[in-house]
Amino acid sequence: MPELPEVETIRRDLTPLLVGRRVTRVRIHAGGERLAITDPPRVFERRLQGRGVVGIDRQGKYLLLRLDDGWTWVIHLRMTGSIVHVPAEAPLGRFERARIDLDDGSTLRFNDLRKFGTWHLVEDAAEAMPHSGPDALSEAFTPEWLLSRLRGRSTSVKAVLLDQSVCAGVGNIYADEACWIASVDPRTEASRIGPVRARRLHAAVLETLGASLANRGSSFSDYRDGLGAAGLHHVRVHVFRREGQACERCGGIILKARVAGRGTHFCPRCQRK
DNA sequence: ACTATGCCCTGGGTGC
DNA sequence: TGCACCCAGGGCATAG
Repeated sequence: MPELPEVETIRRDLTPLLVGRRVTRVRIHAGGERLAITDPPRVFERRLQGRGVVGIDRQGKYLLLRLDDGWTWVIHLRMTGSIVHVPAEAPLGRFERARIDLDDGSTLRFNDLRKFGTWHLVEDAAEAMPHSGPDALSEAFTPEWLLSRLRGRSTSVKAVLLDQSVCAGVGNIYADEACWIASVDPRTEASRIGPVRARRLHAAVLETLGASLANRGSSFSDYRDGLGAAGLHHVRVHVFRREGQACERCGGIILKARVAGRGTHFCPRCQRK
C-alpha cells in the first residue's frame, strides 16, 4: 500500500525519466474502465496523447504529472497500484491496466490488482483531491496544527492521523509506526492528547516517514518503485504486522486490534492511553 | 459538525 | 482437492 514514502520514491524515480518526454500513445486496457475518473477511457487516452511532461509533484499520496498545456494528470495508486518505467518490449503484466508510450521509445505500465487506482485529468490539481490538507512533509504540518486537529475530538488518535485533511500522506503503516515511536496508544481519544504528546506525535510522523523514505519505502505486498523494484523498509518497522512478536522497546507482546476500521498494531505495555 | 459504516475489488489464506 | 468464506484498506458516499 503506497503511502507518502512510497509515492515520493516513485516521484523521484520517474522525474528524470519523464520530464521533457512527450506521451505518444495511451492505452487503458479492458478491465481498466474505472481508472479514468474525469473522462471515458477513449477520451482520456486521446486527451493525453501528444502532451509533454514538464514536472512531477506530489501531494500526500497523489502523484501530480504537470503537462505542457498547464493541466495536471493526477494519479492515485490506492492499495495495489504501481507505475513502472520499462522498455517498450516488456511483456504485458498480469495486472496491467494501462500502458503509456513515450517519445523516446520507453513505456510506463500502470498495474493494479484490485482496480482501486484513479486517474484525473484536471486544470487545477485540487479538483482531484478536494479533501487533502497539508502534506506531512510540508512546513504547514506543524505540532500546533496537529494539536488543533486533535482538540475536542472524541475519535481515536489513529483516526486523526489517517485523516488526509490533517496530515496528507500518512496511511495505515505509518500511523501505527508513529504511535509506537511516540509511545501513544492508537486507541487513545484524540482530545486526551495535549501539547506535549502532540509534539511527540508530530516528530514521530516525520521520523517514520523519513526513515522509510531513506529505505525507498515498504513493500508489504504490491508496492514497487518507479523501476519495478521493492522497497527495503518493511523489515525495519517496529509494530506493523508484527502482532505476537516482542516489542523491541519493552519486551511486551505486540497486539493487533481494529481501530478506525483498520488493522492496528501496537504494544499495550509501553504505548499509553 | 462529527462519527461510524459500507462500498469498491481480487488474490491469498483458512476452515470444513 | 474443493469450496465457501474472510481479510487486506484509501477515499468517498451515506446514515445517524
